[in-house]
Amino acid sequence: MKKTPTVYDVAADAGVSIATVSRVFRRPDDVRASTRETVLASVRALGYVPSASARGLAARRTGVLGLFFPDFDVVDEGDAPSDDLSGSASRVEVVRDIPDTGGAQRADLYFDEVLRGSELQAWHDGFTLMIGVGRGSNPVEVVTDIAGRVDGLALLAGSVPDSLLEHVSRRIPIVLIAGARRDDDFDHVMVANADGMHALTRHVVDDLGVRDPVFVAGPSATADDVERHEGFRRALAESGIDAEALPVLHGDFTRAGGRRVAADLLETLAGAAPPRAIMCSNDQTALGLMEVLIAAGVRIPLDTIVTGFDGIAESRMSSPRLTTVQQPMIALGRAAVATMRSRLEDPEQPPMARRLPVKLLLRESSEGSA
Amino acid sequence: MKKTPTVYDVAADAGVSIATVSRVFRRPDDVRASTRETVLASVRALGYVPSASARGLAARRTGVLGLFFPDFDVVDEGDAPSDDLSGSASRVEVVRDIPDTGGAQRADLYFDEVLRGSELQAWHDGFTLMIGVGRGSNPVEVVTDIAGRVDGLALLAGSVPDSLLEHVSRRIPIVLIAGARRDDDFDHVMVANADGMHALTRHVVDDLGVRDPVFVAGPSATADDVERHEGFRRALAESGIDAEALPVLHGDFTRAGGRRVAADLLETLAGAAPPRAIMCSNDQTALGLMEVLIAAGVRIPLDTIVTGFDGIAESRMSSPRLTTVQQPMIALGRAAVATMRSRLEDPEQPPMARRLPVKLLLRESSEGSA
DNA sequence: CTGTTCGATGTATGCGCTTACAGTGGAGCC
DNA sequence: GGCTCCACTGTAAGCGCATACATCGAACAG
Repeated sequence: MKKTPTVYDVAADAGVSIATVSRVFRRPDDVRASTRETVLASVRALGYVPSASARGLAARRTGVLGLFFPDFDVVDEGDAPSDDLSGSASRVEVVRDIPDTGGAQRADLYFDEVLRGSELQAWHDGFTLMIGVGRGSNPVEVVTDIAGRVDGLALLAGSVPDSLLEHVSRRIPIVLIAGARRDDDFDHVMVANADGMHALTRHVVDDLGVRDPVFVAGPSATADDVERHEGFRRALAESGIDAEALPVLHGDFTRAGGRRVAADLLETLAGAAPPRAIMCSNDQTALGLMEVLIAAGVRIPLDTIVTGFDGIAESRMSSPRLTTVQQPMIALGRAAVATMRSRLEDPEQPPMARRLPVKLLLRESSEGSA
Repeated sequence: MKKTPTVYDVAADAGVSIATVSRVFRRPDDVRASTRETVLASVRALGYVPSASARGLAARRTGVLGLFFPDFDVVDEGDAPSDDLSGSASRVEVVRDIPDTGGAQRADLYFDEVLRGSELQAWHDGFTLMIGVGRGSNPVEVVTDIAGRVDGLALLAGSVPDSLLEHVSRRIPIVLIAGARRDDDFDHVMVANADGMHALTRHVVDDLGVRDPVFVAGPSATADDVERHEGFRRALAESGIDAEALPVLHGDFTRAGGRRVAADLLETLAGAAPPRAIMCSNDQTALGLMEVLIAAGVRIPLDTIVTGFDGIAESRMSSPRLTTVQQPMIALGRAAVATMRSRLEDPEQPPMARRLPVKLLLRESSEGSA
């Protein structure tokens, strides 16, 4: 590995100017076919690979889009960093593996899906994707680092302080994922939280005839929760029910939180009949809650109907399977990238806010399986 | 968004030279504390974010490592690319979702894990990771593109033509994942395929007393399959069994391939008793095979023992759960990144080949559940 | 008080590429 | 034959930053 070849080397080898070498890659049609072949031959002979740094600097765009997610499962899995690169260990450990009780270890299915959508769209639009995961404490470094490398950045709303957003937005366009549109100038992509919960509530009230569903809220600070709760209230109002008179429980969007809510509820009931329906602000909460209720002998949906929101994979694998509102996560990723592309093409257009439709999935936790 | 600020702007604003601004970021200790504060104040005021392109060009290193995987699930999920960014669609579709028969949609759990390990290690070593997925046809463009952006690149062995490897290796160090060490000069990280299959085979032969296990091979071109088969043969030889006399079936590492193998086998048997043990070269094959055998009334492990190799998540969720050899996928990712780091630190050291130990997971597909 | 040393900062150069702009020569035309 | 036009190629000027080297003072030893 002597010296990595550059345009100059290729130009010299092919007997042309560096401009021509550059054109062969950037605008092949502007170069005569025979010249192009000569240059490409030199490229192959020398093993030339264009430097993205130099190109990015000269062209003022990198062709990379960034995606930032806060970290969730930072668990290091007890797998120590590889520092020693010592030789081969060929001892085979034998383990009698017993069935575990399950429990999703990866809470980030949501991001996996969004990422997948982003990637598909990035490929479609000719971009490369750079993903950053908020490591532990301070997202500032990570985000700034990425911001210096990309042409545009999409982040989960609320994952970084506004000041940081303002800062990096001086350099590149920012797209916020899944946050409510506030009075900022950023572009947004989000889902129809309120409409989804509204439709689900209507189903529970009108079709299933429950006139006093209990709502389990999430962290009150999140836009997602606020919007869902609003959809819930709106649906009740339409049916002439006073939502304010109904009890509201408080989870935190985690499965553990759902368990806690259920435990508290059971304690409060002290043996009385449980509510006819419990509508949770997200799936994790609903799943944790179901776990505890079922363990306590509550029959779902016979005694109590339970619903969630998100449509994560686990919601399909519980028993009974969870009725929920499915977010279009892949579409969310696609929309985020498409929005960035659009913004890059026309930086002057007014802030965009795109809201994606959701889908109501009726399953056994809210009705008979047939 | 007027003009993105540069070092010059910051330098002017802070009343220092651009060298000082640069030092504030690169070598803060070389700058007097008071000067540093002045500069940082200007940085905040202007919203300055260093350009990675310029830095990469000047410093001749980008701080990014690349990871390339061939594509597996290119399925577009019927989810069309977002071209229109039109307004909000708030109609909620309602779907009566019936339980599906499952079937893993994502065959790339393997890569997810390796990716996770790579990311952990990259973070540990202060690198950013750029992942590339071989889209459809030609990996050449993707790989060259990435190669121009990173300081080092790790790829799944066999995923791209050797000529491409030679080409890009003129620019950056290459690490091959999971391929057999050939007579090349690349660095390698891999797992103890042969040892793992050897241990598993010994278990089947010695502990379970099966003296005529059937081997289901994978694509013959892959090093993984070759090594596993070799481990199988070695174990038999040690027990004085003539491996050559035993039948070998041929899968292709996919679940569908496993189903096909099973169907063919059942047809061949024409009602006769199935083999006492079927040892597959990977999990997907074993899972597909089990599906078909079970559907045909074969009791596993009572009539036939089935084993796999890889330890993918699905192997833990089948019934019966699959006895298999677990690859240290996270560790593989870590090792790949650690190897690149090491190579970058000392480009002159001889090629490295690191082989990671595997773990034998005994589960119900090879024995009673108690 | 002068020569030395060293920490802090400025000066100047170049990293490898893109891209306006300026040739350059041949074909087509009057 | 001279002129225009066009397709192609070369010239040259940065892009924003890192860094070797020069410079400048002040602290310090003699």
